[in-house]
Amino acid sequence: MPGPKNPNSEDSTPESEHQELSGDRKIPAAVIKRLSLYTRALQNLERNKVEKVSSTELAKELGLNSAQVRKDLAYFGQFGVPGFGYPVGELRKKLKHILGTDRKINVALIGVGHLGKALLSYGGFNRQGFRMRWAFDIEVRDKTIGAEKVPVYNISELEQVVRRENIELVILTVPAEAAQGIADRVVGAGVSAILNFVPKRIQTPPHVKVHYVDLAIEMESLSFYLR
Amino acid sequence: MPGPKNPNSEDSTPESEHQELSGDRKIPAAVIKRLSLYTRALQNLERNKVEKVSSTELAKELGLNSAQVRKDLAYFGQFGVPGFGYPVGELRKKLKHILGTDRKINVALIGVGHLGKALLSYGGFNRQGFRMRWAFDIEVRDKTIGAEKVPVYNISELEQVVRRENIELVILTVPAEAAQGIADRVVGAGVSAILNFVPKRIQTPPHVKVHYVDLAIEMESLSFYLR
DNA sequence: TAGATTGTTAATCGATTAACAATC
DNA sequence: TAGATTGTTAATCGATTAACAATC
Repeated sequence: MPGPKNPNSEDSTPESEHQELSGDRKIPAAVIKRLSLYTRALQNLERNKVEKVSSTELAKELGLNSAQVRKDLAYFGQFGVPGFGYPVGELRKKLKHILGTDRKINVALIGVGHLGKALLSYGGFNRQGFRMRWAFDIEVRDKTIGAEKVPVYNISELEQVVRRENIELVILTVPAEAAQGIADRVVGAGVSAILNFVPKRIQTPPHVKVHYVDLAIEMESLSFYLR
Repeated sequence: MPGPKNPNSEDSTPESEHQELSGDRKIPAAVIKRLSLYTRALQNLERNKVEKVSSTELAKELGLNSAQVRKDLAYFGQFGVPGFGYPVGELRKKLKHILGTDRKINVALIGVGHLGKALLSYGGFNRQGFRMRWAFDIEVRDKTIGAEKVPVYNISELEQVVRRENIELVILTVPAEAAQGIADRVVGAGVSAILNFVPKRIQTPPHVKVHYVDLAIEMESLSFYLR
């Protein structure tokens, strides 16, 4: 969606260390997302004791093209064996390292409204390498949220807690009017990845990566295809 | 992501009536999503009593290119006035009609696990033209969910209720193993739009449109950009 | 009329796919 | 060796952007 002129950081060229793994080519955001899909598929295969997989098999499972699978992986190195395919466990490990999900990442959620509460009690974010253990709001109605008992802090403590707890990723579920202000504050406190559920574009410096999840848009655009 | 060979319906060429609005060109799914973005921006402008807007203004607000805005709209007709721009209220109405969100659409959620419950109690899906009033699960633990008191039906009643209540869109939050089976059943009962939160591709006939929301992938791929 | 902005065509850019020599 | 599959280049496809004549 964004182009070179896009002031927003979504899909912009990130200068992260991982970019350097295999030269200094720009790695498209779509490639990174698929890397994450490959990792999941590999985990499933591993669970089923499958030890090798070809690009064709992987592609079929995920509804992709096998050349695309090979090309995506080739951004980061040579992982396969001609004539055989890819070693499942080994590739999974390497991809997890490339994605940086072979360590725990501290996550905070900001905006404990309906959606925020829902995502907190969902709990799904605590699996697979993420620690969502901090929530913030302008008003603390409940001291903790969900079965995981995530503590809710007053937004005034934002910078302090983010720095102290080494929070690296923030989930934004604040009202649209507040989004930019909060984004500025978390970025100021050192956060460089934001998952934004707010239906509003936010401006961030180039080193910050923002992903948008827009549930309303997903629904509305589906409606177009009804009958 | 999908290409012509992709057996999955995501982004495939839909044969909906709306496609014919302005000839029989294939309308890219990305265009439909942006249409939905334009509609929202127009609603905001209307609320602020703004009566006209140019493609440049709209583009800037949404982080897009103005030519893209004009081209997207041109798929569906001529809505603008050279030298002036687009009439906000009028364009909003027309886009809502094109998207099919100028009527109420009945929505059911299937799979009342953690995520399903969270989305039900979120309630956000009940605004903007959708009526999410039915939930299904293999086991009915709670009779209703959330402040909206959405009733939970046993999955055995799926086809019957879908037909009786004219449910057109389904939100899938079932376990991965169940996804394909449930998809087959709702499609069999006449549903042609699925919002799939399950981390698993599903196969559907060409007239069915599936959108994927993959929260784990969004998080994992963000992790790549951390420092 | 002069100024602004549309609708649309042509140019550019980037991503996907096909093809195949190299390799196990 | 024969068969299979990789890594990679070249071809294709599609989407984005620039440019501008037409229009208000």
